[in-house]
Amino acid sequence: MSVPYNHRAIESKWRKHWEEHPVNVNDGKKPKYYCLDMFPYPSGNGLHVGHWRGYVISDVWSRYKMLQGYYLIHPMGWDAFGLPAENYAIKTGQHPAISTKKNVENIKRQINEIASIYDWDMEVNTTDPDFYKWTQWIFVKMFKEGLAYEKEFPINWCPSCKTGLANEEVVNGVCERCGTAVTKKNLRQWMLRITKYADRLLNDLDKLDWPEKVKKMQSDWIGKSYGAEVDFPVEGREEKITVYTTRPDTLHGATFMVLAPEHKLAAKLAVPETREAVENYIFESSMKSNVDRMQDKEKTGVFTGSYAINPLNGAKVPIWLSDYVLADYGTGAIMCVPAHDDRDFAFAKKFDIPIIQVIAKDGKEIENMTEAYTEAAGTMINSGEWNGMESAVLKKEAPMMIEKMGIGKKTVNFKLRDWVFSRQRYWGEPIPIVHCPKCGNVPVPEEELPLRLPDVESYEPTGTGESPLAAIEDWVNCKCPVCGADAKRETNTMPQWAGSSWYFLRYVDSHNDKELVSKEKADKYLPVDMYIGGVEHAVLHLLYSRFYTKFLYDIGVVDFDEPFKKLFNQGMVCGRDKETGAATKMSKSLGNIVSPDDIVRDYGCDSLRLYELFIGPPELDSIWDDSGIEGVYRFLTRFWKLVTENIDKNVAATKEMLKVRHTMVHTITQRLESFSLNTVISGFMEFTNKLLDLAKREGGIDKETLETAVILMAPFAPHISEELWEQLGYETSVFDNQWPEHDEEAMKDDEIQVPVQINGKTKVVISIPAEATKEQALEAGRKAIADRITGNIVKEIYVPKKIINFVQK
RNA sequence: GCCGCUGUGGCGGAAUUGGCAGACGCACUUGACUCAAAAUCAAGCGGUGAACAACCGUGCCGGUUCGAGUCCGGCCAGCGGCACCA
Repeated sequence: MSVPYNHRAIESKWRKHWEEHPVNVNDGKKPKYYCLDMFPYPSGNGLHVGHWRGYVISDVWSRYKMLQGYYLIHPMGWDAFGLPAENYAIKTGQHPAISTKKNVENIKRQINEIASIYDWDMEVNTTDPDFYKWTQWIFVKMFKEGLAYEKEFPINWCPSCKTGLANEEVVNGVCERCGTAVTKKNLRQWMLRITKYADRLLNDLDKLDWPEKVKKMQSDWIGKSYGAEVDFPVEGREEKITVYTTRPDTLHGATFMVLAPEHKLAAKLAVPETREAVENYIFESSMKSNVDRMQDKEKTGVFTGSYAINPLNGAKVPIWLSDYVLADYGTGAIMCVPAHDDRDFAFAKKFDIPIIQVIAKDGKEIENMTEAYTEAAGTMINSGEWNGMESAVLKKEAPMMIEKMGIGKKTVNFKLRDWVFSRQRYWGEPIPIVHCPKCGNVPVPEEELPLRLPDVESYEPTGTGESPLAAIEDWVNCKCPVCGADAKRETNTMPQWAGSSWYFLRYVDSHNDKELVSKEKADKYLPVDMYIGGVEHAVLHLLYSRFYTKFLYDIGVVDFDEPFKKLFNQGMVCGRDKETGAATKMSKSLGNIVSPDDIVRDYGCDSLRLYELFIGPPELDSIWDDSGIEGVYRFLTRFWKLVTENIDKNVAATKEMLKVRHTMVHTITQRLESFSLNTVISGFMEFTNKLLDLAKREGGIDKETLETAVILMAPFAPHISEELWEQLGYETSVFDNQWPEHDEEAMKDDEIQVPVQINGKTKVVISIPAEATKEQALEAGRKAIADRITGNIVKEIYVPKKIINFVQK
């Protein structure tokens, strides 16, 4: 009698064994495969079953690649700068480095329990000076290339985190991290010129094997649009106002013009009668937060008293100010065509401005317009020499025509803004810049990097726009690296995204103190083949990383310009709300966190791994349900029995066993390749049941079929597979095998099951020879349903190996 | 408001190019084993029905087809992204 499945003994045995005998070895000959997880923030709460999902998926994929003969690069590290550690420091007075170190140890222990084959020699930590030396180095390079620059302007400011934020960090007008409404604050900022890469960031999306959803989010975020800039002279003044429009075809319909309140001409356009109203409006707008601006559905505005001249037809149009026009997009001024734009229509209605239709809808002019006609479809009307043209054609040609007429030019615009890169907080990389009264901004010389983050007495953010570093006088005061004069250090720090924008490059050469990554290792091991993580970084980390990689490509550090060839977003694991039953994000405050530790103890890591996959499609969110784990545990027990009880039976493979074996290889491989990991597990369950059944009938299962099943199982449940492999009589690791291949011939059946239908409804399922001709199949079908035919057969259909259908009248 | 995704039993979810809807698992019911329970094994498990007959059934309405969860048109609901980007 065989021994029962004892997950605890088996798992601790093999975990120890693998530590001493690593299964992933680089013999220098194998091709590489780089499978990367988004590295975690080492939170004090540790990991819950939701984090595990991504790690299990990547581990399974990694082990599969290993079995396919690749040398696997599968590293892990820590994105350890950031607010939680700093907030914890503020509360307890403990240095963030200390709490971070403790958290890293705990999470590392948890990660080791899923038996992940991370290569800990490659480990990186963004807060390690040997790492952030290179984060700073990249910044210095960007500065030298003119990509990092200083600017003072009203930025997004989180009053709770007391720091400035990038556009990407503002979600629905609130801080991405803490949910506080974001306000505007005029601050001197370091910026990264990501907009210079807008076109490449957009175009190169085509090369990526990424989920369409993420690509779309990025391309929407970059927001490229084609149109024209048109110059409107101001009546009675020297100045002209340039507007940006994507609808130059509607130029004849422009009945007014709106400037953002921040536009440089806004105040100047006021006349004595309007001066007070205009100044009030500009002041009120400046006080509004993002949220206020967004929530005001009702349009507001003020007439300046000035008029502009439509350069195309000489029409005199009033110039208004309104905060629905954004100062930092296009030119900060628009021409308004109320007949063909929803916002302009609403504004015109409210302030009683004329509406001129210039595109005929369904061939005619609309009387008493109640809404704007925004499509570029129809014939031009009321448009002088453009009358009769097709709007769709004109929309494309107008920019060139306008350029020829000398009243404007063809142009493109992007929604993407430059990246606000400085933070007024302590726990981040110091920006390596010295402000010299004579030389201006001077980068810290590369050989002096890293510029270490000094210890500070108070971590508390000041809220004044200054970083806590500004209080450390002997750090702030320094000599200019160029002229030696007394100078001051930049005291802002970098955002958390700085380290994560390039960390994946460092893993493959993490101990190199001469270069960010050696040319040799970069060529050999980069870029990342498969990147696995949550979708929440679609326009943050993933966009920033692409930008950094392109920059490093441009300065010759790496010779590829996209970091992640393939991307997979795993869904969240949610808890269930006890009252409503609805899926809710696992969080400490809701008290619905499921810790993997208890489950590993009671059912084992292999069971948890399988359950994480079995719970649902990996790309979708799923709800954690404790009772389901029993099912996979029972399955593993059956699988254990199947192998252990049949090892010594010495049965020869029957045709049926061969068929199951090869179908199993085929099915599992195909489902794994298409990332349908939940159905891989259900497939294993089915094949195991089939084999158990077969073993009962035939008195055993041939050894090669058992071995094949164990190898297939290895990426999913490594411990039990390794143990069974040993029991099968091998001294080598199960991971020393090659992934099995299937044989089409062996999968073929002599007889096949075919449903027979009448009028598309299945009446009976019959068995016919696989090679039956159409006539033979139909004949068999006719016989099978003869007694159910009540009318005339008007049509007979046989789709080979699929279906027989008789159409009866 | 615009864009995208998703709607299948009590629950999680299966279903190549249109071809037996509900695989696999959870929960539940019954039986075997047991003094009893647990574990295990066997059977059942969308609805109406006595039925292994028949009919109905993949969010709703309509269409294409011999045949629709799958394709097309029109809605509804939920989730996600963007949010005055001219």
